[in-house]
Amino acid sequence: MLQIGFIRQNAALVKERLSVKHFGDVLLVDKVIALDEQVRKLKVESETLQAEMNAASKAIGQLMGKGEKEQAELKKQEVTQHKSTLQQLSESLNLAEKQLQDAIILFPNLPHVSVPPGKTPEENEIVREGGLKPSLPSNAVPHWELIKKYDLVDFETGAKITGSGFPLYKGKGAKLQRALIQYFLDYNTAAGYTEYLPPLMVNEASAYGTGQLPDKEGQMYHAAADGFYLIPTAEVPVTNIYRDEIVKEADVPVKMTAYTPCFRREAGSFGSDVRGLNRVHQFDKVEIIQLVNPDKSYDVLEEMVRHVETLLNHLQLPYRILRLCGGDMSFTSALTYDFEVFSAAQQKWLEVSSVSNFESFQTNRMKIRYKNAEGKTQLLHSLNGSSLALPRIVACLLENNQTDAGIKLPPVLHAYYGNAIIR
RNA sequence: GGAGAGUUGACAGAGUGGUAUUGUAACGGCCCGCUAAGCCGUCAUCGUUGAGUCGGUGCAAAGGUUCGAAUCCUUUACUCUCCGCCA
Repeated sequence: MLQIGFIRQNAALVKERLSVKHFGDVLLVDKVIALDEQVRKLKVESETLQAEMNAASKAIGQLMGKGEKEQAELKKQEVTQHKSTLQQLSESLNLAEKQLQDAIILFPNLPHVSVPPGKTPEENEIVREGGLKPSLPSNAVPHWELIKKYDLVDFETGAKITGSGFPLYKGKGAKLQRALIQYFLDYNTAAGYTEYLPPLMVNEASAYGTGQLPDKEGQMYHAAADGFYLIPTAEVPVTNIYRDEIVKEADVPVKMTAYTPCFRREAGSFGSDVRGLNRVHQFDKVEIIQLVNPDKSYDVLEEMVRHVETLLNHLQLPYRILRLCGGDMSFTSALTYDFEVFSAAQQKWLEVSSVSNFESFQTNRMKIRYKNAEGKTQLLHSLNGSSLALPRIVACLLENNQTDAGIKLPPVLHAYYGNAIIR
């Protein structure tokens, strides 16, 4: 959520930045400023009246104490009269505040100055590429065939148990998942992230805090009887650990990592995008999250990008890093880097990580603050990134490393998987 | 699922109808050869003012009673203890 004080003082800038994100309703800025003015005006009126009433009430107490009952009765009547005026005033105030709140919530986060102005995924900026694209033998096949060949995942039975998009990992496939999760967590904790294993369902306040509500409601599975949402990413429960907290400055930066399954309805997806492991409703992901001093958040973003990049290098996968354009960024982000790995058999780039700086957009909703050097409470900045999402990593590992003898795993995974090759 | 106790500022912890006491930590200042101690101020949040001005709100949340509610009443959430059920 944008901060009203900032909007008030930087109306022109806010409009200009919103246009980079292709936010249609620029006039909403003016509307919000007008509503804010109205709210503050009504506040002054109602507070002045309340001050009078408080003073009168206090006087009543004193008069009663002195035994001057008649005087006290007069004062009582005075207060009673004010009361109905106040009632009306506070009704208009509440209405105006609600309208203001409802309007502010519609604003996406403002994009950082380095965000390219484009609208579609094609206009994302390629920052750099790394790793080597393999030259596959002529009989190379996509991962969904390799999965069958080595009996790693049973999509049909997963569909029987639940529905399509709920993979049933099996035997070597299940062990590979566990190996990757363990490796990613070890790699993250070695870099100073504290490991968490959070609840997989969250309440409404948490979903609102990270911005899934109200913007992405349709993307989450909802357990209506209890009002809980299945998490679409570990970002939601983990960032909310610090909701409504004032963090000690000594504890900043807060660095957290968590493995969780992620649940996404992915309504509207179809075609080759959803083949095999390309897009599923339940998948495993290891996430990194940081809460940092506002002055440092862009340095930390670069640090997190390098962290993920190193991981991909260790996995020996060809990758590229994209800086997302305004139109392709998420509602809550100020700057996002996407990581894609090259799936050699599909000849396709697949997104495996998204690293974002949310600045104070999430922390303002969650009231995650710290006391700065002057002893003043201030919002922290929040960042997160996948490190890493498993299914597409698995797809690429299988496809890019296929040989007649089996799937050759990168050395970092040998000990975790317990073998150098999947046969 | 049942019963009881509880929820007060960053933390600790008083306050049973008259407008949130005190301590600790933190921050700023004074003092000081240095350190410690001590002293003064700030220390939930919002509005307002030329201003360190003035005021509002705030005691888990929402509603109610009252001139006045942390305090009384109702509902809800959460925590703890015991019982029940259970991996």
